[in-house]
Amino acid sequence: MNDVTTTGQHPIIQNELSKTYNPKEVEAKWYPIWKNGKYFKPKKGKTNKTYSIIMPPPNVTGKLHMGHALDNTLQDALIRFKRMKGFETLWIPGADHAGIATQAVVEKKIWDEQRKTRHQIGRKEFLKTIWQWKDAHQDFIINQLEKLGVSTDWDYFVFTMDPIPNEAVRKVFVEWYNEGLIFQTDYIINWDPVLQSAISDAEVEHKEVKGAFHYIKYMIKDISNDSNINHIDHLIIATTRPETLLGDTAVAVNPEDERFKHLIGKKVIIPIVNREVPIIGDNHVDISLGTGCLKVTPGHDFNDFEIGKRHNLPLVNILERDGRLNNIAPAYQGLTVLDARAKIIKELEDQGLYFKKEECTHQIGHGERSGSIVEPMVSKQWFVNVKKMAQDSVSAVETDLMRFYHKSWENTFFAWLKEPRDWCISRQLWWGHQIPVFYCENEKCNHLWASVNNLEAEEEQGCPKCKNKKITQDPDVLDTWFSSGLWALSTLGWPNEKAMKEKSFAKFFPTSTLVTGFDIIFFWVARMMMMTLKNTNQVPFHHTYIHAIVRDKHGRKMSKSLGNGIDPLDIIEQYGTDALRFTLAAGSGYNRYINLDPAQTEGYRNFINKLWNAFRFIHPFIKEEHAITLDLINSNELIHHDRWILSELNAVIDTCNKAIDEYRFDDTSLCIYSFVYDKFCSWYIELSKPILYGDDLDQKRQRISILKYIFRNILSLLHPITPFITEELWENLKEEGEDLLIVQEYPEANEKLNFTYDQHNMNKFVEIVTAIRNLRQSVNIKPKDEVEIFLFIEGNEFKDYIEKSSSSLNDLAKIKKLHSYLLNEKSFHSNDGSSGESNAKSGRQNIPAKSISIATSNCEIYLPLSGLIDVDEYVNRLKKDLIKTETDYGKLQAKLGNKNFSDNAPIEVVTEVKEKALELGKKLNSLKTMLNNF
RNA sequence: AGGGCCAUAGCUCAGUUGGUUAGAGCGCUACCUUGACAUGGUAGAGGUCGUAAGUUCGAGUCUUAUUGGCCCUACCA
Repeated sequence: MNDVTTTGQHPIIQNELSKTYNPKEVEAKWYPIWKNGKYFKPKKGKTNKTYSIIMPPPNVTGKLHMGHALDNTLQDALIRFKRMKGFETLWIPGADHAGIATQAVVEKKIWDEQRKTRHQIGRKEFLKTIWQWKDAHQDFIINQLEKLGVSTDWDYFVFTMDPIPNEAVRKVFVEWYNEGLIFQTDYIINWDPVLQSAISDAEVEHKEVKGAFHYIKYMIKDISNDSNINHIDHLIIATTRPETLLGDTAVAVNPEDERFKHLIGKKVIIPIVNREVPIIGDNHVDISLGTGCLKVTPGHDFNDFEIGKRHNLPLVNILERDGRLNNIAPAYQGLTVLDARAKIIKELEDQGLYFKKEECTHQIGHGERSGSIVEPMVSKQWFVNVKKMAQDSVSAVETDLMRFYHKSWENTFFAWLKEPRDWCISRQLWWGHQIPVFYCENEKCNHLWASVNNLEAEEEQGCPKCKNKKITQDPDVLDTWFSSGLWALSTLGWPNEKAMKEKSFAKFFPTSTLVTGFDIIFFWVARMMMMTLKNTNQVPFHHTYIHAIVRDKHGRKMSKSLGNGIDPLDIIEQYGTDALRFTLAAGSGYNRYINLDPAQTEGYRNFINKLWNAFRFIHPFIKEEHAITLDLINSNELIHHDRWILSELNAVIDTCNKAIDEYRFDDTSLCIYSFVYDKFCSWYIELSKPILYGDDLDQKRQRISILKYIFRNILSLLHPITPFITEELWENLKEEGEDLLIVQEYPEANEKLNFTYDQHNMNKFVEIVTAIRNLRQSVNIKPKDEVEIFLFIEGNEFKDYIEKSSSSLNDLAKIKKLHSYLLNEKSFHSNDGSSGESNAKSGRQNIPAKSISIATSNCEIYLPLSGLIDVDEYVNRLKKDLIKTETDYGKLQAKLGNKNFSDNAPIEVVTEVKEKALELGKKLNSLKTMLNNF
């Protein structure tokens, strides 16, 4: 014990901590310590259970955007939480080759630098360039992820075109090909003329576009020879795409249509190309729509393709791969679709075959990536029949083998899978997994087969049928989602047994949780589900947490064209990673969107700073005095404030544990937030000051111990969300020999630490302090000026409590002299609270003559006034409070008076309402008394 | 056209199976530099829950209709 403390004077403590928290230094410091210290690697924990997540692999050449920041913050929070809970955790990072996107970027780069297309450069050289580009950029995205603090095991890093995923892709393709699930067929697909590739249905966006119906005359052949009752010699057909008439191979009418059914079997002459095509009857034609006649272009329309199949119509292709017209009609060759359309209309007008035009708006498919109008075209493509896999995926979710959070997302999942279509998996790109199908070049053989081997090996072996050595491989590559669909397997080494063993496949598969956005439920979640179930009969993961999509603060999509994108790295630069992570976590529950406003992050940065300063406050005391070990549950030393804060902490611990397990990151974050601000800083620290600055050393040591205990718990609770500052502060609070916070145990609630009596009293105490402050402000008493206060307290027990707390009360409400009296309960039941008799009983004869007052549900408070003060504002407040209380009281009384209510409502509810009504009744009486006194 | 979602304070959102006086953050107003913190403190103003009807003792919560917004699927020749 030193002299300075015993005199009650606080020694001047050298304060080495800055007044505001500096995230940059701290963040830069901790990531390497965790990473190099192997803290991210799986380690057996106390539960003996595992917890694993596969990271949705970002595009290898991409840049971290807000979606990544959100996705990875939440995954990291889960991983850190489970790690602290004693699970053996594994978070697998990776990167995606992102076929179309990456190829497009590199193609553009080559064009900008060399004015060469990929075809001019050649496939081999082009791929070499992309690989170089990939190698140069991979670290970029990894570094950005590290800035976020992701605790992934980097040794597990996988790129989608690494050997193991390649092996998985080939194995699956070959197996499914041999099973007949993968097949090649002529099919009408969405052709993106800019990408010059087929794209899947899901990659097509329908947008409303202005267009026109063009009504065109198709002359009927040899009509004169017919005894035609209606004397029809032509059909008028409406179309939005006149240029496709070059590819017409029939005209269809509904077989029930009285106007036209007699014409079925006759022929019409297509204008311009003068081709004769049949008139056919097909139910697809809607009698009431358009003119009731439909031109059939099986090569360039999805419905017409189906009609063509039904009627065995020939296919005529009119387009080149670049979307320009081919040589079907030499006069139009090389024209764009739009130019050809204009020219055809002109020509039809000249020939008198153009009937009329009608403006309209209609939906046109656009390529999601290129933005260009998609042309339906027929070509040979590879497909997967997913029917069975889709059904199995649906039942896996229906039987809860995999559960969506929130459950309503399963509707989206089902919407796709309950009516599955064949999945077009070939893409006319170069960057990706080349389709492992080989063709024998011997014209007499023409055999094709699938093999897991590469071209060189196949050439060596020769064609399996004719042994010819001249072999080519299918030039197309697989849809990126084909390899992504195998991600849950290939990241853990599947199907290579050696790799599976090294990566502990058996231990970590199936994975625990998938965290992703709703926009890829079909693209990715469904495909992983289908492909994993098919290959292993197991689900890829047990939970899918669908997080929100980040928007700007007005709810608009972040986009380049709007220029409203928020760069996570800018936010980190400005406010720190922890503040960004807290913002994202606090905005993540089961919501669809997060409308991100940097002002919010600023608010959470302030919270982080608050934590820092709370620490700055308690730290010197902890350094000065050794904390003592306390038996929290059995200690007689605890005072009511300690029991109160311990109970509150306990409640927060309970909420946090439950909320994270249910992916309610918002609840978790906000309950710690309010605990730190509204309980710990505003009250417990304030209440502790007199003790810490006082000279009762035992009391002081005890208080320091509890402050430390609470603060350590706060750090643990916050660590999954704000890892950096918590680790930094832990460094200063941990005991000798304790490891880093990242591997400490997450707090667990303890029922024995719930002291409801103390919570109850503390709440009332807070109510009284607030009421006195309110009174003071209503008459503009300066914060520093101390006042005299008269309290009339309900019940001896509570009166004792308040009297014991009087020094705290005086301190917090700046009271120089406190008078307390018992408020006789009987007076509450008197209708006239102001009667002399009740006043005597309730001690009200002691009410200061000239005073203002306020009531809480358990206490009447009087503040005597000296001098002339305008009390209007105060009286108004009192009246307002009275009106509000009367209204509420009236409502409760009406409810209680309603026999139906007391008969039907649960007893707890009735009791609660009764208690509340009683409290309000007391307050009402007090308010009336006070107003009468004026 | 079919299906789904949403509508709560100026803004962004919570609000569990219907049950006390509908909450939070930001913003706003007034006062205050007090020895953790002005990235602070204290107090306060502000919603009757899009609209209408219904079920119920009781509706922000359930039903129906309606208005407005969003999304998805299909597609209009």
